[in-house]
Amino acid sequence: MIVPVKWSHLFEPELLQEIQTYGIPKSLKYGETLISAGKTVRLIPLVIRGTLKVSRVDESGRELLLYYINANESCAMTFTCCMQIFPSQVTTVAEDDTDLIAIPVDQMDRWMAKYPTWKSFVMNTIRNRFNELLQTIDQIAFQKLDERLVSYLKEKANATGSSLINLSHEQIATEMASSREVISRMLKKLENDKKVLLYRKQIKILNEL
DNA sequence: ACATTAAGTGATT
DNA sequence: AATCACTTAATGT
Repeated sequence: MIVPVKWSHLFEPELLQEIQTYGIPKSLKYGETLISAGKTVRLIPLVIRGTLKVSRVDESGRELLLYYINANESCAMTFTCCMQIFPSQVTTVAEDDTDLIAIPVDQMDRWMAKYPTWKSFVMNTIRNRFNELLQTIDQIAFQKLDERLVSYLKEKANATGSSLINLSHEQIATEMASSREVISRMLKKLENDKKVLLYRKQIKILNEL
């Protein structure tokens, strides 16, 4: 298994060695589920390549996007749940083809005490996620849906590095916990304002957005 | 050509 | 802003 060179700046050599020996390499294809809500988590994902999407899902299957986990990041939710073997409150799905190293809980428990770099890595990812979550709460509480949609589109374009977004109105609606018709209408309005171009399962973002 | 799925629309709450 | 019922348009077989 190959631990990315980048990580040598993050962790000390002995810890890198331990990651090598205890970590379980895993690859997910686009759309595959890593953890679904209600399941107990025993592994911590360290993402090497790709993106994981973390979202809340309620009983009836409605969804709300919480945040993404990118390369060289890990999952804050997992830390908090798995330390005491609590069931996951979120679902995480591969947003791209993704490679990761899964760390067994008992190892990571031990590392917390042994390696300062590990501890601060964990603390940092929790802090970062917490801040991101506050942002999305702000959005939901204080922004109107049309403003949220615009930020959503911008974020998507940013994440993919392309102004062409390959999503159906339906997919957008479920990620934003809204309904397809509402999203369609708002997109239509954006198109009339020359902010986007609409195609089937594709949205082109124009500079004016 | 036909069936299926995505998107558009008006009315109702 | 959500839901329903329906239409229209694009895409797959």
